[in-house]
Amino acid sequence: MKEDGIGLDVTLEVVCGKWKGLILWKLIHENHLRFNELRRSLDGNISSRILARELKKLIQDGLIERIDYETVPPRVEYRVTPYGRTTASFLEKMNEWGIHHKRRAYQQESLTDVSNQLKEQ
Amino acid sequence: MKEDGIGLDVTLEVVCGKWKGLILWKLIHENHLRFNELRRSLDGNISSRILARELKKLIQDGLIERIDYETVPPRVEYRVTPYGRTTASFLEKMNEWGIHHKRRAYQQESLTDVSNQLKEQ
DNA sequence: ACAAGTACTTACATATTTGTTCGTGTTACA
DNA sequence: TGTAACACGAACAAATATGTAAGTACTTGT
Repeated sequence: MKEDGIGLDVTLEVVCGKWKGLILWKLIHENHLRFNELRRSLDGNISSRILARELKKLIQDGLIERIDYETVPPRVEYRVTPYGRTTASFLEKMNEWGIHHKRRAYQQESLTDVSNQLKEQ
Repeated sequence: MKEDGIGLDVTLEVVCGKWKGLILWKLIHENHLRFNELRRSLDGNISSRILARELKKLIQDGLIERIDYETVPPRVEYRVTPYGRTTASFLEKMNEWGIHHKRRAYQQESLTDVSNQLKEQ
């Protein structure tokens, strides 16, 4: 009971930011993707520079791996490692919660819209 | 199968950053804390400015609430809302994973330490 | 009388993250 | 012949996150 927060901080480091969690999620669900495939599949269009950097971090943490077919023109694939796949344990839960939260936020919004309309009269 | 990433992004927004997840975690496990109590209980000593701002965001999302006793000197308590408590579903998993990841990272480190020592000879 | 604590806020400074643009050498396709 | 795709990397700019120092008006304890 006294030392209960010791794990959360590193998980936040690994998965946080605007993209890393989403990249991981994509790769878990698609198995293997090429650089630009991955890029296009992420909403909001991540820039190539950012994607390259985030991929490096994930590789360093051992969550994904880079497979270079050494052809010309280049062909490189990214896929989750078995270890990386263990992150699904919390990513799934985060995704579920997010869906509920979105729904909830939407309802709140409609409520305040109504009350604002009432005020304006 | 086609629309599978729709929840994760908002969860990342809500919980990400260096502190919000940890604050939530603390309040879930301690029930209620005063401003400076909470501040001191977070490792690395968060500044009061940052803490105040993060608390506001969490309140806006409906995850925690602020109880002002309106005394002088001031006494204010923060606690999770029932809704905020639902985040425990993924926070617990994230914490577990983090603990494993720390242990793993430590082992990797010892391995590279050894190989570096071998190289240096 | 004086220091310390309460829950912050304001002004300012720095650090980190994220983005934009341009470029590489080669090949496939129109 | 020209264009697009490939997987990035470098230089630079903007946005966001985080931190530091000081101050508020009041009370409690020494």
